[in-house]
Amino acid sequence: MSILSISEVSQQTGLPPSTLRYYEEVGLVMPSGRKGNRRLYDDAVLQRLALIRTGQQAGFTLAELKILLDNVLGADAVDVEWQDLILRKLKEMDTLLQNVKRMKGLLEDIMDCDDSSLAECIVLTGQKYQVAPNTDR
Amino acid sequence: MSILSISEVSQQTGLPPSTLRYYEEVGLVMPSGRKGNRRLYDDAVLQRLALIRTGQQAGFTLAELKILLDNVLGADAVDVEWQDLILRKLKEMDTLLQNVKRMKGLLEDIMDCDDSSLAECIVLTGQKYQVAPNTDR
DNA sequence: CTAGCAACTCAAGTTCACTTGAGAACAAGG
DNA sequence: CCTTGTTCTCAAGTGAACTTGAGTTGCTAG
Repeated sequence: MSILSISEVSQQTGLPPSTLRYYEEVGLVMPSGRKGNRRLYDDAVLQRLALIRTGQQAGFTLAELKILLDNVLGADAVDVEWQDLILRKLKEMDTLLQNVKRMKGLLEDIMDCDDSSLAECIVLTGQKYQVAPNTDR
Repeated sequence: MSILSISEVSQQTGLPPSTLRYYEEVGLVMPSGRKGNRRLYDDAVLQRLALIRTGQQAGFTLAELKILLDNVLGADAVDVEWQDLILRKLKEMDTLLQNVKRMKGLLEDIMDCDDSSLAECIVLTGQKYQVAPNTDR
């Protein structure tokens, strides 16, 4: 378990120091201590930051990730928002999964269009995706 | 092929009129005409808006969707950004798919935690997701 | 000790995707 | 014609997630 400066964390995660300070400001990621006024991070922070990135890309807000992480990794006070959040997010992940697959399919179909007859192919491909509108939300 | 007022489109899509006007402003969705100064939409706009919603949730920006739609559905000038965009987005869809699956798995594991031993279970579940940090991006 | 460089704080600015509000302009029914 | 309701424009505001910049502090090497 080694200890890292802000620039080391920055290097290993690809996140700029400003982002790390910002995450601290919103309570997502805390340095394990300070030397003078400089932040020192426990290397466990790397895992936490990895999960944050994954979650964020999957459509979690930073506020949601904070709740998640405070409960899963902190495991002190399991609060009430907790259950609701998990269930809501599970549903979201399912529709997101479907939508991502849909878009991936669309892109793949487009890629399969023959360069010679691109115009027509694209028109056809486009029509294939004229799905009914989502009424939810 | 019927013609719709802005409030009808709003009702059928769940998008507020302000959003429809905004989409027009950024060139994403145009009314097919006007009666006086009031927008009239061809009902094909519903499909277009459905695709926009799907794409947006899949992580496309409105600017990207504009390029996509201008080329796929418009099919006049297939521009250069086009190929790059498609390829880049295909990759993004793949990593997004993985990340969404990861988060879904995490949430499911958490749901499976027995209420009695919630604390320990959560700790274990948390540990399971201590994956190596993403170095890309 | 002192120069230099990394890190710090705090306020303000940025981008994306919209929303809100004020005031004007129709369109249709009575 | 008048009222009511919808829609219009245009400018400004919002929230999320950061970034930028100015000015300050403080390890560390020579």
